[in-house]
Amino acid sequence: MLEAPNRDRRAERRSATQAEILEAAWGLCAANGLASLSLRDLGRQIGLKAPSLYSYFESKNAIYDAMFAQGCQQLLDERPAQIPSDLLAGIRAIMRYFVSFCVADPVRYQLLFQRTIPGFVPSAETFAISQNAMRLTRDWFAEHGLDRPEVVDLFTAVSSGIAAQQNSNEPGGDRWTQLVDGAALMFVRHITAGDDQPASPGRKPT
Amino acid sequence: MLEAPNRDRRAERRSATQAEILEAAWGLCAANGLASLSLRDLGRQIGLKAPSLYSYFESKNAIYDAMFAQGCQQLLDERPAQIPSDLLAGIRAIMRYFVSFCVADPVRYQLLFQRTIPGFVPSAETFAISQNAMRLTRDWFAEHGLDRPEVVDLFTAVSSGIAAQQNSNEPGGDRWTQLVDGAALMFVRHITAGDDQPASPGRKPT
DNA sequence: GTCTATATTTGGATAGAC
DNA sequence: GTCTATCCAAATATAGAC
Repeated sequence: MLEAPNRDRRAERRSATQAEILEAAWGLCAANGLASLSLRDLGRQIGLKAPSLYSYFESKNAIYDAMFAQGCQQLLDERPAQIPSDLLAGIRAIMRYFVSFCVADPVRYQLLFQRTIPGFVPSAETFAISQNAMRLTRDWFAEHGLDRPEVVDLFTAVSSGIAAQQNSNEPGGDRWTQLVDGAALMFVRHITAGDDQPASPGRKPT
Repeated sequence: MLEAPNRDRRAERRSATQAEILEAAWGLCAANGLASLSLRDLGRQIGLKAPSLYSYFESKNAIYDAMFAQGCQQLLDERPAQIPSDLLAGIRAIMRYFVSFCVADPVRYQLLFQRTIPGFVPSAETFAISQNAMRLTRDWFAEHGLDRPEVVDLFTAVSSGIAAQQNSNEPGGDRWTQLVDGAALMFVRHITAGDDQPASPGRKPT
């Protein structure tokens, strides 16, 4: 009588290999650029021939898609457990986290936020994960009475602007990341100030 | 006796063709993505075979380089003739110009500011042009007593952040670009405020 | 200057043996 | 599941005729 296995060792091994492929892919992209990933190189890294990769991913774009999903999941999983409820402290914590996440891995930043790969579009399932991450930020803002979308949009612009400048002009450095606390202060002052106060000369009385 | 031509018609024609090539290249990149430019396609656009392009540019990267130089030159040439000397109005004018420049052509933005093309690095001559553009901004800031580099860095982060978000998430739209005036106000208030005023709890008395 | 022909490399992807 | 062998397409770039 055949023993029914209580664990599916085959499935375990399979997903372990998938994870290994993705890890090697991140490494190659970090070394050669996101767009230069090739299946030949990727297979060689882990001791497989290129065609064997098709047992684990149905195409090269499926690999990018899995990487995208992994990146989004990391953004969700590694976020601070507690965000201070004080507005300034909270904004600063969120901005610090987001910027450090982005500069920790420029290739991941490029894949997730710059959308620069020729034919790649994230699948619907993957995109849903990224939407989850965005919603958490939006929810935190809403809980603090900041439900106007422009406020969140300005926040993401400032945060990703710092990260983008850092990654483009001085990857690995801190010339821009050190500006985070000041930027958070600037942002909080702005959104708590009497709106459109001195909108300057040339303002239309519309 | 041979007439010496007072104009070099040959050189004129040559640079006209070079310009035509570059214009076609911008068009193809806009259509298919910056990284997907191919010499076959490019030649076909203007009625040449691919090898003929080598009479005008010595390599594909030389074409990217010329495009890069063109983009930088446009940033210089199309800048507003007069920047208001009032701080807020001036900052707003510069930010408006920069953001509108970036979103007017996402591919140009990608080439100039994101550095995402696999093997491409701008040549020294081309890079010098881009440095000129940056210096004008730095000079304007300095003339207004803002010589601390962090101030300029924060400005470029905010400006390019708005542009980047617009181009990545809603190319052609105005969801982020409409935030420019508010962002300029935010920035000016920040740099004119008593520095590090309420740097919040957790501040070290160093 | 432009062409044809070609070298050379590389890529993603599939078929079929084992 | 992995391999070899191969397909097919595309790329940059060069050589040499015209």
